[in-house]
Amino acid sequence: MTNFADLGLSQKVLSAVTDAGYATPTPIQAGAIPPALQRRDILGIAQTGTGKTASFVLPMLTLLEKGRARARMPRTLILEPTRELAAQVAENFDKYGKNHKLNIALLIGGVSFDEQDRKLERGADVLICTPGRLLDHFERGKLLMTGVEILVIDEADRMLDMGFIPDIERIAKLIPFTRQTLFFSATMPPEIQKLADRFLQNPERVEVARPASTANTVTQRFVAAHGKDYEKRAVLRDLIRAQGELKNAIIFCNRKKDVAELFRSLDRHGFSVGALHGDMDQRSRMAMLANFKDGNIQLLVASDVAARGLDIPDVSHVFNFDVPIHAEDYVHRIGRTGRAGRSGASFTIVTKRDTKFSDAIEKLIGQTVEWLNGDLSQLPEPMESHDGRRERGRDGRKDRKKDVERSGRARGDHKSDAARIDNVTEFEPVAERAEAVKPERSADHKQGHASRNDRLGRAQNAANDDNRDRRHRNRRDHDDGPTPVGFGDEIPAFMLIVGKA
DNA sequence: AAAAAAC
Repeated sequence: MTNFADLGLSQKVLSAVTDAGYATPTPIQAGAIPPALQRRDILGIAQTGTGKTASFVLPMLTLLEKGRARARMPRTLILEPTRELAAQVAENFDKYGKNHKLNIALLIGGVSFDEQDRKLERGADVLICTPGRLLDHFERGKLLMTGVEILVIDEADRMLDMGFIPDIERIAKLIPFTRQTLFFSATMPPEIQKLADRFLQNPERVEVARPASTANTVTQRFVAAHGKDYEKRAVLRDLIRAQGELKNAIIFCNRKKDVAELFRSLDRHGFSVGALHGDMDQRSRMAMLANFKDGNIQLLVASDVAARGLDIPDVSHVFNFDVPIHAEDYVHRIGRTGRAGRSGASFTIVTKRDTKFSDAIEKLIGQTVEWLNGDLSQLPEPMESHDGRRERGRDGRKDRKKDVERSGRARGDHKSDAARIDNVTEFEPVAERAEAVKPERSADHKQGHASRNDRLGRAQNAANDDNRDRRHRNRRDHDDGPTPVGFGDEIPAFMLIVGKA
């Protein structure tokens, strides 16, 4: 079996890899690192969880040891589809580049420009970007791409799904033809192949088996439920409580508004829960992810922003509150558990409306999924209205205000319930928990908080606003209560990357 | 039936 020491990596890189506790490269690493070090183009077919990130980070670090960055002329460029993935790659550079003195800049949306501008001005060895923010900087004349030696396009199939390809093409045109290109995709549909043909020159093709057959380590079950949301929520609560050892779980919803709604419901029911979706401000997103990784919250309700690529080791359970519309997303979602050979469990709540999609899932994964307590045809009729009404009283929208008061969450903080509940971005529960971990608050700390706010900018949720009805908007306009509490002393790792000089 | 990403 190959060893990291045989791949041609530099001593600095090898020692960081050893310190991180790795001795044997994964197949994608063993396959991609040697040709990458010889400046070959790479076509990598692999998804996260296969060690893909290190397969480009390690050779890049080695190659970057020669030469030095010039102002506004980055030497390498990595494109990622989501902000969280970009931040995750930046963390990898910190981990494996600890013996290097490289300037790494994370250029993502949702946070302030100042720090990013400063890093570009100083000269960055590595730029890790989401396409929109990179182009924004470019248009403002903050950088030149003519000095880029290595271009990494990660998660190309997802970039395609998300409509980023025109941006990617534009960016690629700004980079010299003599560059080295490392191109990664989990799947290779014809469009991606065409793209690869255009971007790559005589690439080394490295393909590793998709862990799409997660079936080996992940127990999958369908759970029949009636279609009303409150009924599904009751089924979900029963499921969660029925799990003997539930270390932590990601609960996926199809829509952002359902993420917010389910989060509120679970929170009211006393679960340790957070939420993650793309309309939340970036601070909350990062804090939420950090809190979940650190085990400060047990359940994470999420949209498909969390379905792919996010490396959260050791998730014990995945629940699909909604059946994903695209069967591929199912594979990605349940792939969040059962990682690195560990066992995991996944439960998908299926209603009559969803059978089309659950059938498609079985077809894609090539196996039938067992039903937990009988399939839809065995589902008992709902006990007509009085049962439903009782549920609604506890869980539905009607008695929301009473509910909030009863659960002791009305703390006289001048915020209207509606404003607080609807603005998922404020997340007081997490702030509370962060404080519970580190209760002490000093004047110094308050100052630190203000400057972090400054640096990262305030929540800007245009899309959220569009979706919100007027009633909520009006309510929110009066909402000038106290500034939401920050992270306590729990500064998410991602923020430290953004902020580090 | 959605989500993601620039301001």
